[in-house]
Amino acid sequence: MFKLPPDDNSKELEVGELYSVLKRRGYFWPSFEIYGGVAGFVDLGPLGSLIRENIEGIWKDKFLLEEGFHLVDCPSINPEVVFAASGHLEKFSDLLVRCSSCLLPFRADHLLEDLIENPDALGKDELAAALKENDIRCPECSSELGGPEEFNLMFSTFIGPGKEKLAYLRPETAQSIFMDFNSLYRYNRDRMPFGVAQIGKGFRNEISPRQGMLRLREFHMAEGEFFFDPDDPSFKGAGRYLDLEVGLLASSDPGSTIHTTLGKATDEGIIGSRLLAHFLGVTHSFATSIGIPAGGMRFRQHLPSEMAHYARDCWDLEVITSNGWVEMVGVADRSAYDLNQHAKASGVDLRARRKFDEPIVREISRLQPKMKEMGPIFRGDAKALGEALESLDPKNLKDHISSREPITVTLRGKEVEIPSNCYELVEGQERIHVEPFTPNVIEPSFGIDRLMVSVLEHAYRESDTSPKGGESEDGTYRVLRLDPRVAPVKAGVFPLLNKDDLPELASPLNDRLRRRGLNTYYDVSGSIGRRYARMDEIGTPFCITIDHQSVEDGSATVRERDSGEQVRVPIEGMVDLIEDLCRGRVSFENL
RNA sequence: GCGGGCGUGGUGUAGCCUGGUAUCACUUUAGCUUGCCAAGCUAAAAACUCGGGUUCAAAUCCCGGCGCCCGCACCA
Repeated sequence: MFKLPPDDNSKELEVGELYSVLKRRGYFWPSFEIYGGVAGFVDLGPLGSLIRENIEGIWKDKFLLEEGFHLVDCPSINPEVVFAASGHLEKFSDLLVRCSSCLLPFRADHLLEDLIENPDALGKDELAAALKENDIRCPECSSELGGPEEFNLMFSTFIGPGKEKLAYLRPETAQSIFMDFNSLYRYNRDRMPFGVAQIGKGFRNEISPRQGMLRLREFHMAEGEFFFDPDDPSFKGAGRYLDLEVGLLASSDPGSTIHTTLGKATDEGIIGSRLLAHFLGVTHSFATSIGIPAGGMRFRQHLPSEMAHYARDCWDLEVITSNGWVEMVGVADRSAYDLNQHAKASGVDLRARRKFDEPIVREISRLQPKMKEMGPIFRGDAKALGEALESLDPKNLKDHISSREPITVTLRGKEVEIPSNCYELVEGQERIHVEPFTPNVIEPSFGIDRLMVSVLEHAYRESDTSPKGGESEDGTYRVLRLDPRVAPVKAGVFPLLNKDDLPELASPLNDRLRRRGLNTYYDVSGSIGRRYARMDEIGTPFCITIDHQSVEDGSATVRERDSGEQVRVPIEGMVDLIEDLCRGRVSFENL
């Protein structure tokens, strides 16, 4: 259990209470509930869908508008080759062995860890043999173990009729961006560096998902892939976050949180690069703007043992929740791993070109085979012999060349003499303008559902009374202090009484607000206090009340959620005012 | 997947041992009322996790499935 912020009069959080409110008020609930439900799946209700869109909108503002990333949208179903190349087929799947008597499952490679080197790399049959050789038995009851069975965390399916074309639901959205690298590089007009973003769903067939929204089998993710030249890691906006103070848990000292600025942490080598630090800054800034308090988050560096197969370095943004510190975002240094893997598997060149300001002048000296002479002599071997000749270093053969002696090369274990009329020495200068290289990648990867519940948990307050001292029925007054940009409903619109021409004034105002794109909630039922309470509970930041004075002078009151304070303003400018309040252009206190 | 616990209106519950179709509160809806923070009155809607067995009769007893929670294991 946690309590944030530590100041106000809110009670210690009853998270169970919060989740029942969220379910009741339409944020989210278990999927397939009428059939008993399936763990690891949730439905976002009307309010949950809206808050998710709002959070993703703020994410887009951050990554597309501020950081200049390009947005793409790619399929969730990918053919098998994709994950064979990415390594997910092998690394994302565990070989399990099950005890024949107590039926407990174990990771086969873990059982062999101390006995043989790198058991992780063994195939299914090799593992079975190794288990037998070392006479491994069930660690629990010492009975015999069954043969290893594969368990892959990816959902599989088939493309088209028949069962030939095996496919998987993507466990991350990143792979599409790597496969599309050439098109995206061209789109960016062959310039480096650049970032690409994607928001979509990921799927992981977790063995046993628990903890509700924190480990789902189908989840929303927002990922960015920033491609850069490892020899020139400069980028726009460097320095934007150097002075940002953050909490860091470095893998060298996982026990203690360091509080320092991103700039200092980079200078001291705690964070590996400016670029990595920059994206920690972007991540931090995003999390803050959706309502996670700075005091409730920290960055934790992965230990070498927990690193994903593709990562060279990884920092997680962790947020304190009712489940303790939970990973929300992974900022990983994927090096050139993925592009190299896809290039190798597909045979397609996935490299960028580095342009030199000044062409590089290189002294060259090599043996150039004369194929015209070699062809008639060596026939079918001519090409291979020519290549062998080219690969030789002329420096070691100076004497042969100057005395025009034959040169001996080895082909398929046989020594072959190549006469001097079949080659010539090429010497001189070569001017190089571009050089191909495989870009490196920094990947910030966001778990949207987790962030959503964290935002809700951190926004939740319970107190004994409403802001103005009104008694609630069960002694607990519940408020979601959501940022107006995140809140699914921006304003409640209430006629104080359901008569005396008040609805006739309130309803058109409600229509005008909605036409401006502001999601409102029009409510005439119950006492005014009850209606405020309903809005507070779902996090609506403002309530507009039309009363008798409104009929007389065209004014209405606007109530702010957290303070309960009201101001009276002209109905005429109400739509602009609410819009400005929700976008943070004006603050309620200054009205 | 294993072990343990649990499963009653939207929510929280009573009833289960000792079989006779369900308690209470909140919520919701409609009307009245109500001149700014869950007020009141009247009415209404709404549940026994599923399947099988025992029995005249099952929320209740028995068996099984499913789901949830906790622990173990798993968690790129």
